[in-house]
This record gives sequence, structure tokens and C-alpha cells, in this order.
Amino acid sequence: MKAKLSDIARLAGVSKSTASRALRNSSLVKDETKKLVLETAKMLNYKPNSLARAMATKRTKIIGFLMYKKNKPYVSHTFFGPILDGAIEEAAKRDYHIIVAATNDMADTFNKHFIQDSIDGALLVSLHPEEVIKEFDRRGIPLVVINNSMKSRNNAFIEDDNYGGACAVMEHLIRDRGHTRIAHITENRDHPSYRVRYKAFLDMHAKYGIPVFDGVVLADSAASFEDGYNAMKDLLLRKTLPTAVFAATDVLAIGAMHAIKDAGLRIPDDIAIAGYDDISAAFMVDPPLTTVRVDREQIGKAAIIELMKQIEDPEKPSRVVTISNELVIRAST
Amino acid sequence: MKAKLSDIARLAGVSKSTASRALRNSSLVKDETKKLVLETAKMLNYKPNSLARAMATKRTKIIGFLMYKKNKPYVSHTFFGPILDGAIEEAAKRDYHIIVAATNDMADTFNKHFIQDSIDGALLVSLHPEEVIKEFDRRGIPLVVINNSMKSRNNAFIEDDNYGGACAVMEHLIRDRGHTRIAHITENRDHPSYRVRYKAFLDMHAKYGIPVFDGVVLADSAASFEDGYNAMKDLLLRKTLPTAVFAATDVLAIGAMHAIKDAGLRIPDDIAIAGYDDISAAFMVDPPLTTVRVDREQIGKAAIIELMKQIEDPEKPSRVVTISNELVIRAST
DNA sequence: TTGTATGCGTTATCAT
DNA sequence: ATGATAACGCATACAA
Repeated sequence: MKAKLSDIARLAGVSKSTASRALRNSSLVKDETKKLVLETAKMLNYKPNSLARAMATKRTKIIGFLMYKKNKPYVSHTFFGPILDGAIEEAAKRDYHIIVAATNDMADTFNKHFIQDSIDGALLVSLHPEEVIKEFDRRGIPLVVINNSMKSRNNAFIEDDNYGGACAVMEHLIRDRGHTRIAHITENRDHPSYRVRYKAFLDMHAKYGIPVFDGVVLADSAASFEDGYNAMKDLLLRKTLPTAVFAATDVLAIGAMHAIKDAGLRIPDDIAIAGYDDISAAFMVDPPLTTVRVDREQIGKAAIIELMKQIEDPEKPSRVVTISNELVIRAST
Repeated sequence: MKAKLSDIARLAGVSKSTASRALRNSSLVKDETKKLVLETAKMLNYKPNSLARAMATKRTKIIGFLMYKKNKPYVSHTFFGPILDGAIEEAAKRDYHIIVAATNDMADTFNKHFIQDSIDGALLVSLHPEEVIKEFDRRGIPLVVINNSMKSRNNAFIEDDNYGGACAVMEHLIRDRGHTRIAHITENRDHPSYRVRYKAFLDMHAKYGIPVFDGVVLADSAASFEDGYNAMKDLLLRKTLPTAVFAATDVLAIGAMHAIKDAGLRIPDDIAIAGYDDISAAFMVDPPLTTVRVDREQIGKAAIIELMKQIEDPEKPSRVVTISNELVIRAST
């Protein structure tokens, strides 16, 4: 039988309240009594029941990791997995647990029974609609929103420096490598991250006084390997070919690499190519891909740190944390 | 203010007990009363408090996804992520939630407060030591163990068909492609999965009457890209070269591919190569890699299904579920 | 410094 | 078919 507080109290000859206080090291308890209670607890291998404690304190020490997504991949998504890893690690340090859930429906999000009333806070990844964020706000649930441009009052926002990363790629292509005809393969530009990368693409042309090459290709919103392949095939039909390609994601870039090779062209001699994300495949392809490393684990850690601040002081104003990126130059450029 | 059961009861003019029963559609409640209660509940947007319910029923509807790992990657591991995805999806169908945790310490595993007493069951992935499994058993916590050869009384075990998958690779190399000098690059063979793949490697030689080529190379237990690269470099120093390589994982295989190319040899003309796992990079490398596709999501789903059976009937005997694999032939062989 | 009594929001037991 | 009350295991306001 599992020992409970009343067992400890009885054996130690004190009241439940005293036992409870002693176990949480309250200064109200005499050292001697404290010691006695602690020893008794250890003897019985006592562990407080977390449900009961949560009931009494209104704190579960659970946080929700919520992905707004209809289909898989959920955590095996190249972006979300490492974020969750960082969050798990950082949360564990504070004795917090993480519940993972995926929904793509607002009502559903809040009907999930444990999210309903049993999380101390939430991490929102992927593009949750604004109403969801508002609803968390309304319910007073501490919230950290990751890579989403929407702001609201009492949340923290974590984002990586998309603009800076994309600028670094462009400056590398233009300044270090001297390219002047640069194509851009991107996903649906409605997504804030891709929109920002695209803006950097344009801005760097302006900064260096280079006319924008007529080679911006939109892949399907899936942004799959095939999308990258097909986009590049299109580009290769142009009268004037680009000398470099900046793809908005590594997957698109790698698809494009295959198209370039299939056309009998060499990378980077004929066409250089750079991606974005530094997925694990990036250094496994041939040639290894120049890309922007986004420290996703750091995003997850920062998110937990900010969430903890919110939980401790819900009145604190909203904060934006930007995680810096790193240009990783490999043989593809 | 959130409505609670007593609010519903008061407004509907019934007792808490009746309200509680009506909400759970008990046959003890008159239809008329039931309707009244339900309407009141809907009006107040009532949602039962899951903590209180869990307290009373001794069921949290939470299951633990436990990884026995000291360091990251946790869920971003190519193997664990998709398993978790499958588990999330399957659990959601049943209104179950998943808490993810990583530990590499037995005491720690059971001290995590929410695992302690607030999960209805657990999924164990990666190599948890036998004592951990025993301890779950002792505590009577329903358990499903994934890809671990250890058996115990009342658990289910899910594993993919490592032996069958590895045999398929070998038969492809031997029978379809006529190779007779096949090297094997593997990880630490103490790991059950790798041991089984190695056994298949040997068995298929026996089956086809081929002497085993002197080219079994053990990578470091990290089984990284570099390990694969270095293992292949070693192989390339031999007097007699293999005509094919079976690597125990795709990552090792891809590392080896780079070594082969660096040596100026062609794949598959000079040396063919096959991997195992079908990681996302497998079809992105050049040439695309022949490998064994392990349906990891299916493993996660099957694990939840088996766990639910255990939760519903803890007396049910242990079961072993084997998920079949698929040989994916690409241009590397 | 310690103890008593009450609350947290349900479900379960036992009456009626 | 319904209601009163206990129980779940802990924390805390109040009393002593």
C-alpha cells in the first residue's frame, strides 16, 4: 500500500498539517519535528500524490505542448521535434511535465479534457489562429507562442531570426561568391517565416544594388522534395539561368539539387545552392548543403523559461525573444 | 467563473449525484431529468474538472511515453519521433493524453511526480533496463515495451521485424544482384535490433552457401555519419574489396556512401550499398538509398492499442506484436 | 510552533 | 429514480 500523508503524520505523532509543512520545508516547523517527519517519510518511501496536490494547489506542474496541425508529422516534423526536445529538457529541470497534443480545431483544443483545466501553461507551435491565442488569454492560461507573428497582451513570443538568417545567406551569395542572378524557391509566402525570408531576399538585392532576377518560384504549400525538384526544373527552362539558388527550406533545396544534377549541371560550379533550417540531411547530401542553422532546441528551452516567468508572475508584460541563427557554409555554394 | 457540478445541480434542481449520473448517461436517471441536466450543463458550458474526476476514479486518462536516454535527441530521434506521432494520434481517438519524459535513471523514472501515481499506463521506448520493467510490473502499471527483447508477465511488446527486414536486404543483394562479397557495417551488436540484423546477415550467407566476407566493421555506439564514413574507409583499405555493403542503419550507410565516392568509386557500379530504417534523408541522397522501411508510426499506434487492452483488462496475458517491414529498393543497389 | 477544520470537484456508497 | 454523505489525498485559513 502506498503511504499517504496521514500515515506519516500518525507514525510521526504529529498532525497532517505539520507533516505537510515539514515535507515542504516550511519555516513554521521546529527543526526537530521536521527531521522526525522527514525520516518517517523516507522510511515509508512517501511520495505525495500529485493529483491531490494539484487539486489543492491549483497547480498541476504540467504544461501543454500544442501543435495546430491536421496531419502528421507532429513531433517528427523537423522543426517541432527539436523544439520539444529542448522543452522537455528545460521543463524536467523544474519538475514540470509536458503533455503533447495536436489539433487543428479551436473547440477541440479546449475540449481536450486535460488542457481544459489541468495545465499550468502552454506552448503553442505552428500556426494557431488568433482566436486560439485570444481564448488562452481570456482563460488566463500562461502562454508562449513560437514562431508566430501574432502578438497579444500577456504572452511571450519566441522566434528565430528569420530575417537575419536569410540576409546572411544572401550576403554570402552576393558578397562572398559574387552572384548576381539569384533565384528564390519558396513555400507559400503567407507563412510569416517564409514571407520574412522572401523580404530579406529582396532587401539584399536592394542593398547591393542588384536587380532582382526573374526567378522566384512558389512551391506547393507542402514544400516537399518533389516541389523543390519541380521548381528547379521550371527554372532550368528559362532562357537565362540563375547562377545561384536560395531555397527557403533545406528540403526544397535538396529537391532542387537533384534537378540540377539531373540536368547535367555541377553544384556549385554551374549553379550554387543554399537552403534554410540545417536539417540532418543537409550535411549528408552531395555536395553538403550551405544553409542556416536554426537552434530549435534553444527555441524550446527559451519557451519554457519564458513560460515559467509567466506562470510565476502572470501580470508581467508580453515579451519577445529572438533566437539567433548561424550561417553554415558548405560545399554547395 | 467556471461552472462546476454543484452549479448544474442547483440550477437543474437536482442533487449532485443525479447531475453526475445524468452527465455520464447513467441508465439510473429518468430521461426527462437527464435532458434537463444536459441542457443546463450545455447552457453553462460545463466541463468536468479532470483532476477531480481523476481523484475520484483513479484514472487520469494520461499515459506516459518514457524514453530511457541520457542525452538528446529525445523525440527528434529518427526512431522515436514517428512512434510518438503514431501514439499521439491513436491516443487522441480515445481521449487519452500523452506525457513525454526522458530519464536514464531508474529512481528518477519513478520519482517524476506525475509518473509516480498519475498515469494509467506507460509506453517504454529505447533500452530501459529490466529492473524498470519489473518495477512497473510490481506497481501494477499497464505497460507496453517497444523494441526491447525483454519479456515479463503482464506487458505487451511491440517490435518491428528486424530479422525479416535484414533478410530481405541480404536476399536482394545476393539473389537479385548476385553479390558474393558483402560487408556489414553495424553498431554495437549488444543492442538487440542490431544483433538480430547481424544474425540475418550471417544466416543468409549460410542459406545461399556463400562464405562470409571478412568485412564486418563495428562502428562506435554513436553510429553517426562519421562512424559510417570511417568504417567504410577502413573497408576500402582491404586487399579485396566488397562489392556490396549492408549497413545496419541509414546514417551509417550514408556516411559510407561518402567514403565510397571520395575514393572515386561509383555506387552501385563499383560498390552497392543498402541501409536500414528509411530515414527521410534516404531518398534525398545521391544515389537514393536502398533500405528497409520501418513503419514507426504503426509501432506507436499498435503500442497504444495494446496498452488500452492492458488498461481495460490488466489480467490479460502478455502479448507480442510484430510490425512488418518493407524493403525499398532504390538506385544504390 | 502545532493542531483543527475546511476546501478542492468529482465519483461511489448507502439510504430512501 | 434520487439524495445525502463519504471518500480521494493534500494544502491552508484560522484557532490555539
